[in-house]
Amino acid sequence: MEKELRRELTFLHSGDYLRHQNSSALRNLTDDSNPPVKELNLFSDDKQSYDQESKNRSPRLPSLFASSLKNGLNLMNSSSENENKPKEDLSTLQVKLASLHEENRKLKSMLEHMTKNYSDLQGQLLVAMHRQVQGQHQEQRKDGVSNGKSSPIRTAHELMGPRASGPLELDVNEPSASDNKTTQELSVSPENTMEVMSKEHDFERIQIDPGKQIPVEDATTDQTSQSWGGSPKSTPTKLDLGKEEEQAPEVPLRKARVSVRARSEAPMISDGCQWRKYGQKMAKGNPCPRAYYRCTMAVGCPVRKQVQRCADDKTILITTYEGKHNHPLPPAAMAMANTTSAAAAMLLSGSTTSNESSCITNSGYFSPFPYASTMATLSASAPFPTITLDLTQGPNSVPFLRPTPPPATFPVPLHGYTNLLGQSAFVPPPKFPHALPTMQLGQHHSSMVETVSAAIASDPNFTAALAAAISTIMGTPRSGNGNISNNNGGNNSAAPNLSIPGVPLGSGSPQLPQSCTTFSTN
DNA sequence: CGGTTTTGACCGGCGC
DNA sequence: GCGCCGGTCAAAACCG
Repeated sequence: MEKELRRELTFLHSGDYLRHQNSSALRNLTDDSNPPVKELNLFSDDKQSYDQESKNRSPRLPSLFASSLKNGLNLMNSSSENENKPKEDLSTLQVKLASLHEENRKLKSMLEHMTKNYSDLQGQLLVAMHRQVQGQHQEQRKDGVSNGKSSPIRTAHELMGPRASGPLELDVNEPSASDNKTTQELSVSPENTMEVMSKEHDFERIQIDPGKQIPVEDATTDQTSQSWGGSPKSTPTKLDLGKEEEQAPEVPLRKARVSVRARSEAPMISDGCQWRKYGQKMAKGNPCPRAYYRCTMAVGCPVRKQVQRCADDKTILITTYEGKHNHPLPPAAMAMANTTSAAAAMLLSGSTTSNESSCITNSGYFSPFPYASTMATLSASAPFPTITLDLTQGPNSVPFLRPTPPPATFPVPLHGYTNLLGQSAFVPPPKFPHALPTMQLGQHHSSMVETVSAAIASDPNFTAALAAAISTIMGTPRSGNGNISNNNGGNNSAAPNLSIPGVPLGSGSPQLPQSCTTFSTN
Protein backbone atom coordinates (compact mmCIF):
# COMPACT_ATOMS: atom_id res chain seq x y z
CA MET A 1 0.00 0.00 0.00
CA GLU A 2 2.66 2.34 1.00
CA LYS A 3 4.50 1.42 -2.10
CA GLU A 4 1.57 2.10 -4.23
CA LEU A 5 0.87 5.38 -2.63
CA ARG A 6 4.42 6.31 -3.01
CA ARG A 7 4.42 5.48 -6.62
CA GLU A 8 1.37 7.49 -7.21
CA LEU A 9 2.69 10.45 -5.40
CA THR A 10 5.82 10.20 -7.32
CA PHE A 11 3.85 10.40 -10.47
CA LEU A 12 2.00 13.33 -9.23
CA HIS A 13 5.25 14.98 -8.64
CA SER A 14 6.24 14.33 -12.15
CA GLY A 15 4.81 17.67 -12.96
CA ASP A 16 5.44 20.82 -11.13
CA TYR A 17 1.78 21.28 -11.04
CA LEU A 18 0.94 19.58 -7.86
CA ARG A 19 4.02 20.64 -6.15
CA HIS A 20 3.25 24.20 -6.72
CA GLN A 21 -0.33 23.67 -6.10
CA ASN A 22 0.19 21.86 -2.95
CA SER A 23 2.55 24.35 -1.64
CA SER A 24 0.42 27.25 -2.57
CA ALA A 25 -2.68 25.57 -1.37
CA LEU A 26 -1.08 24.72 1.87
CA ARG A 27 0.08 28.20 2.19
CA ASN A 28 -3.40 29.44 1.75
CA LEU A 29 -5.06 26.91 3.86
CA THR A 30 -2.71 26.59 6.69
CA ASP A 31 -3.46 29.01 9.35
CA ASP A 32 -1.33 32.03 9.28
CA SER A 33 0.62 30.90 12.19
CA ASN A 34 2.10 28.18 10.11
CA PRO A 35 4.82 29.12 7.75
CA PRO A 36 4.51 28.31 4.11
CA VAL A 37 5.22 24.80 3.13
CA LYS A 38 7.97 24.25 0.75
CA GLU A 39 8.16 21.39 -1.59
CA LEU A 40 8.33 18.27 0.40
CA ASN A 41 9.26 15.04 -1.14
CA LEU A 42 8.06 12.83 1.59
CA PHE A 43 8.89 9.77 -0.37
CA SER A 44 12.27 10.64 -1.55
CA ASP A 45 14.53 7.69 -1.82
CA ASP A 46 17.45 9.84 -1.28
CA LYS A 47 17.65 9.95 2.43
CA GLN A 48 20.61 12.18 2.38
CA SER A 49 19.03 14.74 0.25
CA TYR A 50 15.95 14.56 2.33
CA ASP A 51 17.90 15.10 5.49
CA GLN A 52 19.57 17.99 3.91
CA GLU A 53 16.29 19.37 2.81
CA SER A 54 14.95 18.96 6.25
CA LYS A 55 17.80 20.89 7.69
CA ASN A 56 17.38 23.68 5.29
CA ARG A 57 13.71 23.67 5.75
CA SER A 58 13.50 23.02 9.41
CA PRO A 59 12.65 26.55 10.38
CA ARG A 60 9.70 26.42 8.07
CA LEU A 61 8.53 22.93 8.66
CA PRO A 62 4.85 22.56 8.94
CA SER A 63 3.78 22.33 12.48
CA LEU A 64 2.78 18.77 12.05
CA PHE A 65 6.19 17.63 11.07
CA ALA A 66 7.83 19.90 13.50
CA SER A 67 5.74 18.69 16.34
CA SER A 68 6.24 15.14 15.28
CA LEU A 69 9.93 15.59 15.41
CA LYS A 70 9.70 17.29 18.70
CA ASN A 71 7.57 14.55 20.04
CA GLY A 72 10.01 12.01 18.97
CA LEU A 73 12.76 13.77 20.74
CA ASN A 74 10.72 14.28 23.80
CA LEU A 75 9.70 10.73 23.92
CA MET A 76 13.26 9.67 23.91
CA ASN A 77 14.11 12.13 26.54
CA SER A 78 11.33 11.12 28.79
CA SER A 79 12.17 7.50 28.59
CA SER A 80 15.81 7.91 29.25
CA GLU A 81 16.14 10.91 31.45
CA ASN A 82 12.85 11.72 33.00
CA GLU A 83 11.93 8.49 34.62
CA ASN A 84 11.44 10.34 37.83
CA LYS A 85 8.67 12.36 36.41
CA PRO A 86 6.33 9.88 34.81
CA LYS A 87 3.28 11.88 35.59
CA GLU A 88 4.64 14.96 33.98
CA ASP A 89 5.64 13.00 30.96
CA LEU A 90 2.29 11.41 30.72
CA SER A 91 0.47 14.68 30.83
CA THR A 92 2.93 16.19 28.41
CA LEU A 93 2.45 13.35 26.02
CA GLN A 94 -1.26 13.63 26.28
CA VAL A 95 -1.09 17.27 25.45
CA LYS A 96 1.13 16.57 22.54
CA LEU A 97 -1.08 13.78 21.41
CA ALA A 98 -4.01 16.10 21.48
CA SER A 99 -1.97 18.59 19.56
CA LEU A 100 -1.17 15.99 16.96
CA HIS A 101 -4.78 15.07 16.68
CA GLU A 102 -5.58 18.67 16.07
CA GLU A 103 -2.90 18.89 13.45
CA ASN A 104 -4.22 15.82 11.83
CA ARG A 105 -7.68 17.24 11.78
CA LYS A 106 -6.42 20.45 10.26
CA LEU A 107 -4.57 18.64 7.57
CA LYS A 108 -7.57 16.59 6.76
CA SER A 109 -9.71 19.63 6.36
CA MET A 110 -7.01 21.20 4.26
CA LEU A 111 -6.93 18.20 2.05
CA GLU A 112 -10.65 18.30 1.71
CA HIS A 113 -10.54 21.95 0.87
CA MET A 114 -7.83 21.51 -1.70
CA THR A 115 -9.64 18.67 -3.25
CA LYS A 116 -12.70 20.76 -3.62
CA ASN A 117 -10.74 23.61 -5.09
CA TYR A 118 -9.21 21.27 -7.54
CA SER A 119 -12.52 19.95 -8.68
CA ASP A 120 -13.96 23.41 -8.93
CA LEU A 121 -11.08 24.64 -10.98
CA GLN A 122 -11.37 21.72 -13.28
CA GLY A 123 -14.92 22.53 -13.96
CA GLN A 124 -14.12 26.15 -14.54
CA LEU A 125 -11.28 25.26 -16.81
CA LEU A 126 -13.50 23.11 -18.89
CA VAL A 127 -16.04 25.81 -19.26
CA ALA A 128 -13.40 28.36 -20.09
CA MET A 129 -11.89 26.13 -22.70
CA HIS A 130 -15.20 25.47 -24.20
CA ARG A 131 -16.01 29.12 -24.44
CA GLN A 132 -12.70 29.88 -25.95
CA VAL A 133 -13.24 27.27 -28.57
CA GLN A 134 -16.59 28.69 -29.30
CA GLY A 135 -15.19 32.14 -29.67
CA GLN A 136 -12.54 30.97 -32.06
CA HIS A 137 -15.03 28.96 -33.84
CA GLN A 138 -17.33 31.84 -34.41
CA GLU A 139 -14.58 33.96 -35.76
CA GLN A 140 -13.47 31.31 -38.15
CA ARG A 141 -16.96 30.67 -39.10
CA LYS A 142 -17.37 34.21 -40.25
CA ASP A 143 -14.31 33.94 -42.38
CA GLY A 144 -15.35 30.60 -43.71
CA VAL A 145 -18.74 31.79 -44.71
CA SER A 146 -17.36 34.72 -46.55
CA ASN A 147 -15.19 32.67 -48.80
CA GLY A 148 -17.58 29.82 -49.11
CA LYS A 149 -15.11 27.34 -47.82
CA SER A 150 -16.14 24.89 -45.27
CA SER A 151 -13.58 24.56 -42.64
CA PRO A 152 -13.75 21.79 -40.14
CA ILE A 153 -14.72 24.26 -37.56
CA ARG A 154 -17.45 25.72 -39.55
CA THR A 155 -18.70 22.35 -40.38
CA ALA A 156 -18.71 21.48 -36.81
CA HIS A 157 -20.77 24.40 -35.86
CA GLU A 158 -23.15 23.87 -38.60
CA LEU A 159 -23.52 20.34 -37.60
CA MET A 160 -24.20 21.35 -34.14
CA GLY A 161 -27.22 23.10 -35.30
CA PRO A 162 -28.74 26.41 -34.55
CA ARG A 163 -28.61 26.01 -30.92
CA ALA A 164 -25.09 25.00 -31.02
CA SER A 165 -23.78 27.76 -33.06
CA GLY A 166 -25.51 30.62 -31.53
CA PRO A 167 -25.81 29.66 -28.03
CA LEU A 168 -22.93 27.61 -28.37
CA GLU A 169 -21.96 30.50 -26.58
CA LEU A 170 -23.25 28.34 -24.10
CA ASP A 171 -22.98 31.16 -21.84
CA VAL A 172 -23.81 29.51 -18.75
CA ASN A 173 -22.59 32.32 -16.76
CA GLU A 174 -24.90 34.83 -18.18
CA PRO A 175 -28.16 33.18 -18.68
CA SER A 176 -30.78 35.34 -20.17
CA ALA A 177 -33.81 36.13 -18.19
CA SER A 178 -36.02 33.99 -20.29
CA ASP A 179 -33.66 31.16 -20.62
CA ASN A 180 -32.38 31.33 -17.22
CA LYS A 181 -33.56 28.14 -15.78
CA THR A 182 -33.01 26.08 -18.80
CA THR A 183 -29.56 27.28 -19.37
CA GLN A 184 -28.50 26.76 -15.87
CA GLU A 185 -29.87 23.36 -15.75
CA LEU A 186 -28.51 22.18 -18.98
CA SER A 187 -25.20 23.67 -19.28
CA VAL A 188 -22.27 23.01 -17.20
CA SER A 189 -21.52 26.36 -15.87
CA PRO A 190 -18.92 26.93 -13.33
CA GLU A 191 -21.61 27.26 -10.80
CA ASN A 192 -23.19 24.08 -11.84
CA THR A 193 -19.97 22.37 -11.97
CA MET A 194 -19.21 23.45 -8.54
CA GLU A 195 -22.54 22.40 -7.37
CA VAL A 196 -22.08 19.04 -8.80
CA MET A 197 -18.65 18.82 -7.41
CA SER A 198 -19.80 19.75 -4.00
CA LYS A 199 -22.49 17.21 -4.22
CA GLU A 200 -19.94 14.72 -5.06
CA HIS A 201 -17.98 15.75 -2.11
CA ASP A 202 -20.99 15.15 -0.09
CA PHE A 203 -20.85 11.59 -1.02
CA GLU A 204 -17.93 11.28 1.20
CA ARG A 205 -19.80 12.69 4.09
CA ILE A 206 -23.12 11.13 3.54
CA GLN A 207 -23.60 7.59 4.49
CA ILE A 208 -25.45 5.92 1.79
CA ASP A 209 -27.59 3.05 2.67
CA PRO A 210 -27.07 0.64 -0.12
CA GLY A 211 -30.44 -0.74 0.37
CA LYS A 212 -32.13 2.53 -0.09
CA GLN A 213 -32.89 4.21 -3.28
CA ILE A 214 -31.12 7.37 -3.95
CA PRO A 215 -33.33 10.28 -3.14
CA VAL A 216 -34.91 12.02 -6.01
CA GLU A 217 -33.24 15.24 -5.21
CA ASP A 218 -30.03 13.53 -5.86
CA ALA A 219 -31.03 12.80 -9.34
CA THR A 220 -28.73 15.41 -10.64
CA THR A 221 -25.86 13.93 -8.89
CA ASP A 222 -26.76 10.49 -9.74
CA GLN A 223 -27.87 11.03 -13.20
CA THR A 224 -25.34 9.01 -14.90
CA SER A 225 -25.69 6.23 -12.58
CA GLN A 226 -29.25 5.60 -13.16
CA SER A 227 -28.92 5.94 -16.75
CA TRP A 228 -26.33 3.52 -17.36
CA GLY A 229 -27.97 1.04 -15.44
CA GLY A 230 -29.38 1.63 -17.88
CA SER A 231 -32.33 0.67 -18.39
CA PRO A 232 -33.60 2.65 -21.09
CA LYS A 233 -36.73 2.38 -19.18
CA SER A 234 -35.98 5.31 -17.03
CA THR A 235 -34.81 7.55 -19.77
CA PRO A 236 -36.48 8.90 -22.79
CA THR A 237 -35.36 7.02 -25.74
CA LYS A 238 -35.81 9.71 -28.16
CA LEU A 239 -33.55 12.45 -27.22
CA ASP A 240 -35.62 15.31 -28.18
CA LEU A 241 -33.28 18.02 -27.25
CA GLY A 242 -35.95 20.58 -27.16
CA LYS A 243 -37.92 18.76 -24.61
CA GLU A 244 -34.87 17.70 -22.83
CA GLU A 245 -33.80 21.19 -22.33
CA GLU A 246 -37.09 22.11 -20.90
CA GLN A 247 -37.62 19.32 -18.60
CA ALA A 248 -34.83 17.14 -17.60
CA PRO A 249 -31.60 18.77 -16.91
CA GLU A 250 -30.37 15.51 -15.72
CA VAL A 251 -31.01 13.59 -18.82
CA PRO A 252 -27.94 14.72 -20.67
CA LEU A 253 -25.73 14.11 -17.74
CA ARG A 254 -27.27 10.82 -17.15
CA LYS A 255 -26.15 9.58 -20.46
CA ALA A 256 -22.74 11.03 -20.30
CA ARG A 257 -20.02 8.51 -20.69
CA VAL A 258 -16.34 8.72 -20.61
CA SER A 259 -14.20 6.30 -22.44
CA VAL A 260 -10.54 5.77 -22.21
CA ARG A 261 -8.43 4.33 -24.93
CA ALA A 262 -5.19 2.86 -23.88
CA ARG A 263 -2.85 0.25 -25.10
CA SER A 264 -2.86 -2.69 -22.83
CA GLU A 265 -2.28 -6.36 -23.01
CA ALA A 266 -4.30 -6.88 -19.91
CA PRO A 267 -7.96 -7.73 -20.27
CA MET A 268 -8.81 -4.72 -18.21
CA ILE A 269 -7.01 -1.68 -17.03
CA SER A 270 -6.53 -1.12 -13.39
CA ASP A 271 -8.33 1.98 -12.27
CA GLY A 272 -8.36 1.54 -8.55
CA CYS A 273 -11.90 0.35 -8.30
CA GLN A 274 -13.29 -3.09 -7.81
CA TRP A 275 -15.45 -4.39 -10.60
CA ARG A 276 -17.63 -7.33 -11.15
CA LYS A 277 -18.35 -8.58 -14.57
CA TYR A 278 -22.03 -9.01 -15.18
CA GLY A 279 -22.18 -9.66 -18.83
CA GLN A 280 -20.42 -10.02 -22.08
CA LYS A 281 -21.65 -9.46 -25.55
CA MET A 282 -20.44 -9.54 -29.04
CA ALA A 283 -20.87 -6.10 -30.42
CA LYS A 284 -21.61 -5.51 -34.02
CA GLY A 285 -18.60 -4.59 -36.07
CA ASN A 286 -16.08 -5.82 -33.58
CA PRO A 287 -14.79 -9.37 -33.35
CA CYS A 288 -13.83 -8.74 -29.79
CA PRO A 289 -16.50 -9.19 -27.16
CA ARG A 290 -17.56 -6.32 -25.02
CA ALA A 291 -17.51 -6.95 -21.30
CA TYR A 292 -19.79 -5.22 -18.84
CA TYR A 293 -18.65 -4.46 -15.36
CA ARG A 294 -20.21 -2.79 -12.40
CA CYS A 295 -18.51 -1.25 -9.41
CA THR A 296 -18.56 -3.45 -6.35
CA MET A 297 -16.77 -1.16 -3.98
CA ALA A 298 -20.07 -0.30 -2.44
CA VAL A 299 -23.41 -1.93 -2.56
CA GLY A 300 -25.60 -0.10 -4.95
CA CYS A 301 -22.86 1.86 -6.63
CA PRO A 302 -24.31 2.79 -10.00
CA VAL A 303 -21.04 3.07 -11.80
CA ARG A 304 -20.55 0.70 -14.67
CA LYS A 305 -18.05 0.29 -17.34
CA GLN A 306 -17.65 -1.45 -20.62
CA VAL A 307 -14.41 -2.87 -21.76
CA GLN A 308 -13.71 -3.78 -25.32
CA ARG A 309 -10.73 -4.05 -27.55
CA CYS A 310 -10.49 -1.86 -30.55
CA ALA A 311 -11.43 -3.71 -33.69
CA ASP A 312 -8.73 -1.95 -35.66
CA ASP A 313 -5.99 -2.42 -33.19
CA LYS A 314 -6.49 -5.09 -30.63
CA THR A 315 -3.76 -3.76 -28.48
CA ILE A 316 -5.99 -0.85 -27.71
CA LEU A 317 -8.36 -1.29 -24.87
CA ILE A 318 -11.40 0.90 -24.80
CA THR A 319 -12.93 1.38 -21.41
CA THR A 320 -16.13 3.30 -21.09
CA TYR A 321 -17.33 4.57 -17.75
CA GLU A 322 -20.75 5.70 -16.82
CA GLY A 323 -22.20 6.85 -13.58
CA LYS A 324 -20.94 8.33 -10.43
CA HIS A 325 -19.59 6.50 -7.49
CA ASN A 326 -21.76 6.84 -4.44
CA HIS A 327 -19.00 6.04 -2.07
CA PRO A 328 -15.56 7.27 -1.13
CA LEU A 329 -12.84 6.20 -3.45
CA PRO A 330 -9.26 5.26 -2.79
CA PRO A 331 -6.72 7.75 -4.11
CA ALA A 332 -5.95 5.63 -7.09
CA ALA A 333 -9.56 5.41 -8.04
CA MET A 334 -10.17 9.04 -7.38
CA ALA A 335 -7.83 10.08 -10.08
CA MET A 336 -9.86 8.27 -12.64
CA ALA A 337 -13.13 9.29 -11.14
CA ASN A 338 -12.16 12.91 -11.19
CA THR A 339 -10.96 12.64 -14.70
CA THR A 340 -14.11 11.15 -15.95
CA SER A 341 -16.12 13.70 -14.08
CA ALA A 342 -14.30 16.54 -15.66
CA ALA A 343 -14.54 14.95 -19.04
CA ALA A 344 -18.20 14.42 -18.57
CA ALA A 345 -18.63 18.00 -17.53
CA MET A 346 -16.81 19.09 -20.60
CA LEU A 347 -18.80 16.79 -22.73
CA LEU A 348 -22.06 17.93 -21.37
CA SER A 349 -21.23 21.55 -21.62
CA GLY A 350 -20.87 21.07 -25.33
CA SER A 351 -23.46 18.50 -25.93
CA THR A 352 -26.28 20.32 -24.39
CA THR A 353 -26.33 22.79 -27.14
CA SER A 354 -26.15 20.57 -30.07
CA ASN A 355 -27.93 17.68 -31.47
CA GLU A 356 -25.60 16.76 -34.17
CA SER A 357 -22.04 16.00 -34.38
CA SER A 358 -19.40 18.38 -35.31
CA CYS A 359 -15.72 18.55 -35.51
CA ILE A 360 -13.30 21.12 -34.46
CA THR A 361 -9.64 20.95 -34.38
CA ASN A 362 -8.36 22.71 -31.45
CA SER A 363 -4.74 22.38 -32.02
CA GLY A 364 -3.18 25.68 -31.45
CA TYR A 365 -6.24 27.18 -30.03
CA PHE A 366 -4.74 27.54 -26.71
CA SER A 367 -1.25 28.42 -27.31
CA PRO A 368 -0.80 29.45 -23.77
CA PHE A 369 -1.41 25.90 -22.79
CA PRO A 370 1.46 23.65 -23.46
CA TYR A 371 -0.80 20.72 -23.94
CA ALA A 372 -3.49 22.39 -25.84
CA SER A 373 -3.17 19.97 -28.63
CA THR A 374 -5.69 17.74 -27.05
CA MET A 375 -8.85 17.53 -28.97
CA ALA A 376 -12.32 16.41 -28.42
CA THR A 377 -14.77 15.17 -30.87
CA LEU A 378 -18.45 15.34 -30.63
CA SER A 379 -20.43 12.91 -32.57
CA ALA A 380 -24.07 12.35 -32.95
CA SER A 381 -23.41 8.79 -33.72
CA ALA A 382 -23.31 7.76 -30.15
CA PRO A 383 -26.45 7.03 -28.30
CA PHE A 384 -25.00 8.83 -25.34
CA PRO A 385 -22.72 11.77 -25.16
CA THR A 386 -19.35 10.33 -24.81
CA ILE A 387 -15.98 11.75 -24.21
CA THR A 388 -12.92 9.77 -24.94
CA LEU A 389 -9.51 10.01 -23.44
CA ASP A 390 -7.05 8.70 -25.92
CA LEU A 391 -3.87 7.58 -24.37
CA THR A 392 -2.77 5.69 -27.38
CA GLN A 393 -1.44 8.64 -29.25
CA GLY A 394 2.25 8.40 -29.67
CA PRO A 395 4.69 11.24 -30.11
CA ASN A 396 5.06 10.44 -33.72
CA SER A 397 1.54 9.84 -34.55
CA VAL A 398 -0.34 12.18 -36.71
CA PRO A 399 -3.33 13.54 -34.98
CA PHE A 400 -6.59 12.96 -36.63
CA LEU A 401 -5.07 11.14 -39.45
CA ARG A 402 -7.64 8.48 -39.60
CA PRO A 403 -8.52 6.25 -42.41
CA THR A 404 -12.11 7.15 -42.13
CA PRO A 405 -12.65 10.28 -40.25
CA PRO A 406 -15.96 10.61 -38.61
CA PRO A 407 -18.38 12.51 -40.67
CA ALA A 408 -18.80 14.93 -37.98
CA THR A 409 -16.68 15.35 -35.02
CA PHE A 410 -16.31 18.06 -32.55
CA PRO A 411 -12.86 18.13 -31.23
CA VAL A 412 -12.57 20.07 -28.13
CA PRO A 413 -9.39 20.92 -26.43
CA LEU A 414 -8.97 19.25 -23.20
CA HIS A 415 -5.69 20.08 -21.80
CA GLY A 416 -4.71 16.92 -20.29
CA TYR A 417 -8.03 15.38 -20.70
CA THR A 418 -7.82 13.01 -23.46
CA ASN A 419 -10.55 10.88 -24.39
CA LEU A 420 -12.14 9.26 -27.22
CA LEU A 421 -15.46 8.17 -27.87
CA GLY A 422 -15.14 4.70 -28.50
CA GLN A 423 -16.31 3.10 -31.48
CA SER A 424 -19.16 5.34 -31.85
CA ALA A 425 -17.00 8.09 -33.06
CA PHE A 426 -15.74 5.99 -35.84
CA VAL A 427 -18.93 4.51 -36.76
CA PRO A 428 -21.31 6.63 -38.59
CA PRO A 429 -24.33 7.27 -36.72
CA PRO A 430 -27.15 5.38 -37.52
CA LYS A 431 -29.62 5.26 -34.86
CA PHE A 432 -30.15 8.16 -32.51
CA PRO A 433 -30.27 11.00 -34.88
CA HIS A 434 -30.98 13.14 -31.95
CA ALA A 435 -28.53 11.57 -29.75
CA LEU A 436 -26.27 13.79 -27.88
CA PRO A 437 -22.91 14.18 -29.37
CA THR A 438 -20.05 12.01 -28.67
CA MET A 439 -16.89 13.68 -27.80
CA GLN A 440 -13.60 12.54 -28.85
CA LEU A 441 -10.50 13.83 -27.35
CA GLY A 442 -7.16 12.97 -28.59
CA GLN A 443 -4.06 13.90 -26.95
CA HIS A 444 -1.16 14.50 -29.13
CA HIS A 445 1.28 16.22 -27.01
CA SER A 446 4.33 14.09 -26.96
CA SER A 447 5.20 14.99 -23.43
CA MET A 448 1.90 13.85 -22.24
CA VAL A 449 2.11 10.68 -24.14
CA GLU A 450 5.54 10.02 -22.95
CA THR A 451 4.57 10.67 -19.43
CA VAL A 452 1.67 8.36 -19.62
CA SER A 453 3.56 5.72 -21.46
CA ALA A 454 6.39 5.83 -19.03
CA ALA A 455 4.09 5.69 -16.09
CA ILE A 456 2.16 2.85 -17.50
CA ALA A 457 5.24 1.01 -18.44
CA SER A 458 6.63 1.30 -14.99
CA ASP A 459 3.46 0.62 -13.20
CA PRO A 460 0.56 -1.51 -14.16
CA ASN A 461 -1.60 0.71 -12.13
CA PHE A 462 -2.98 2.76 -14.84
CA THR A 463 -4.80 4.96 -12.51
CA ALA A 464 -1.61 6.27 -11.17
CA ALA A 465 -0.30 6.71 -14.63
CA LEU A 466 -3.28 8.59 -15.78
CA ALA A 467 -3.26 10.73 -12.72
CA ALA A 468 0.34 11.54 -13.37
CA ALA A 469 -0.31 12.40 -16.95
CA ILE A 470 -3.14 14.64 -16.15
CA SER A 471 -1.35 16.20 -13.32
CA THR A 472 1.51 16.90 -15.60
CA ILE A 473 -0.67 18.51 -18.13
CA MET A 474 -2.81 20.39 -15.76
CA GLY A 475 0.11 21.40 -13.74
CA THR A 476 2.36 22.55 -16.44
CA PRO A 477 3.00 26.07 -15.43
CA ARG A 478 2.16 28.60 -18.00
CA SER A 479 5.00 30.69 -16.93
CA GLY A 480 7.42 29.42 -14.49
CA ASN A 481 5.56 28.87 -11.31
CA GLY A 482 2.15 27.51 -11.59
CA ASN A 483 0.29 29.09 -8.87
CA ILE A 484 -2.81 27.29 -9.57
CA SER A 485 -4.41 26.43 -6.42
CA ASN A 486 -5.86 23.14 -6.11
CA ASN A 487 -4.83 19.80 -6.08
CA ASN A 488 -5.96 16.60 -6.85
CA GLY A 489 -6.67 13.67 -4.94
CA GLY A 490 -9.92 15.02 -4.40
CA ASN A 491 -13.00 13.25 -4.29
CA ASN A 492 -14.34 11.52 -7.07
CA SER A 493 -16.15 13.74 -9.01
CA ALA A 494 -16.96 11.22 -11.05
CA ALA A 495 -19.68 12.33 -12.49
CA PRO A 496 -18.34 10.43 -14.80
CA ASN A 497 -15.27 11.93 -15.29
CA LEU A 498 -12.23 14.37 -15.78
CA SER A 499 -10.06 15.04 -13.31
CA ILE A 500 -9.12 11.89 -14.16
CA PRO A 501 -11.25 9.45 -12.26
CA GLY A 502 -8.96 6.94 -11.21
CA VAL A 503 -9.41 6.29 -14.58
CA PRO A 504 -8.87 3.20 -16.26
CA LEU A 505 -6.11 2.12 -18.33
CA GLY A 506 -3.46 -0.27 -19.20
CA SER A 507 -0.08 -0.33 -20.58
CA GLY A 508 1.12 2.03 -23.07
CA SER A 509 3.20 2.02 -26.10
CA PRO A 510 3.50 3.65 -29.34
CA GLN A 511 0.51 4.52 -31.15
CA LEU A 512 -1.18 4.48 -34.38
CA PRO A 513 -2.91 7.32 -35.92
CA GLN A 514 -6.14 5.63 -35.75
CA SER A 515 -6.61 7.00 -32.50
CA CYS A 516 -9.63 7.86 -30.94
CA THR A 517 -12.81 6.40 -31.22
CA THR A 518 -15.37 6.17 -28.87
CA PHE A 519 -17.80 7.03 -26.80
CA SER A 520 -18.39 9.22 -24.06
CA THR A 521 -16.66 9.24 -17.91
CA ASN A 522 -16.33 8.09 -14.61
C1' DC B 1 -18.50 -21.58 1.06
C1' DG B 2 -18.78 -17.12 -0.73
C1' DG B 3 -17.64 -14.32 -4.42
C1' DT B 4 -16.77 -13.98 -9.34
C1' DT B 5 -17.18 -15.29 -14.12
C1' DT B 6 -19.59 -17.34 -17.87
C1' DT B 7 -23.26 -17.58 -20.87
C1' DG B 8 -27.80 -18.00 -22.72
C1' DA B 9 -32.21 -15.83 -22.07
C1' DC B 10 -34.74 -11.82 -21.76
C1' DC B 11 -36.12 -7.01 -22.51
C1' DG B 12 -36.66 -2.62 -24.72
C1' DG B 13 -35.51 0.58 -28.45
C1' DC B 14 -35.07 1.32 -33.11
C1' DG B 15 -35.21 0.69 -38.18
C1' DC B 16 -37.39 -1.32 -41.97
C1' DG C 1 -45.03 -6.31 -36.78
C1' DC C 2 -40.61 -8.30 -37.18
C1' DG C 3 -35.86 -8.59 -36.66
C1' DC C 4 -31.59 -6.61 -35.11
C1' DC C 5 -28.92 -4.86 -31.51
C1' DG C 6 -27.31 -3.24 -27.04
C1' DG C 7 -27.74 -4.01 -22.41
C1' DT C 8 -29.07 -6.65 -18.27
C1' DC C 9 -30.43 -10.65 -15.64
C1' DA C 10 -29.66 -14.83 -13.42
C1' DA C 11 -28.51 -19.69 -13.10
C1' DA C 12 -24.66 -22.57 -13.45
C1' DA C 13 -19.84 -23.09 -13.37
C1' DC C 14 -15.63 -21.79 -11.58
C1' DC C 15 -12.16 -20.37 -8.25
C1' DG C 16 -9.59 -19.34 -4.03
